[in-house]
Amino acid sequence: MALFDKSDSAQLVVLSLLAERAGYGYQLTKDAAARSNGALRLTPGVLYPMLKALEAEGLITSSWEEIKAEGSPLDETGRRRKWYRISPKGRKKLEQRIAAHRAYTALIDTFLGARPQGERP
Amino acid sequence: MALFDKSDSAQLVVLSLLAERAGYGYQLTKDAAARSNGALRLTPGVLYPMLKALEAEGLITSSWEEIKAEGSPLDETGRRRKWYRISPKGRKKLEQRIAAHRAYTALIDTFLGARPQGERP
DNA sequence: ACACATATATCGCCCATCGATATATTGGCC
DNA sequence: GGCCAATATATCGATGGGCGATATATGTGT
Repeated sequence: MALFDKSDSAQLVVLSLLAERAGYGYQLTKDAAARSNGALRLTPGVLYPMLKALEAEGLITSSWEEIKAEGSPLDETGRRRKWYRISPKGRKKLEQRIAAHRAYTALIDTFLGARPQGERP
Repeated sequence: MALFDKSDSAQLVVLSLLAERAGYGYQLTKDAAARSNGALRLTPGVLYPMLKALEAEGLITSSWEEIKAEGSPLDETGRRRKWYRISPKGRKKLEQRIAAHRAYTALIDTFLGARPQGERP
């Protein structure tokens, strides 16, 4: 609602996940879903444009890496995955974003916190 | 992001304010700003369409009332204010919205909470 | 052979947000 | 009197971005 700062939750989640460990797109969609019992649906249409934007901002970096078959380390399938890593700049930004997010939810809570306790004007 | 449910903060704030006491538009913009040190800017372009929508949903009701001059109760200026009151349905909805909002922020926090093993707050 | 899962990526429709704008009255100030 | 800010409510349309639909390619299971 831009009253304050959207502090975009989707980005927050992705940066947080990447702050824990490097990951690739498809994995992130699964992780987000799994860790939220399906509540957080990070769809391709949302995720990939976002990763692109985050990289353009220098908050994350990417690199293609081979997928090696389970049992046979020599088996190069030629398939690749694009791994994403958070950058130092990204970590700093994440801290800021988290702080902004907490400030924002705290602010909203000050309005919710003043609960009614029956009254009629 | 619609990952989950936006649980629109602006509506949350307005419904909460009206749950405390009845109010009129201009007052709500001032209240929101005052109670947030200017952080929450509930502009006319945001507020009035929202009040209209809330009323259409039956969550609030409205009524025009005369503005009486301070010292002279007989002084009818002819000016009017539109007062808004939350409806029972609105209160119910507010409760639901608050619950949804708390669930949502809690969910986001599970991602933020899993901070990289290390630093202590 | 077929369906589904893995994996990445783009495009553009839809529509909600909100800045700009309009209108009217009152109060203060010089 | 003249002017500007504050009070008070309201509409509208462009801007932009979220995300569903879609495309592409390989792997795996039956």
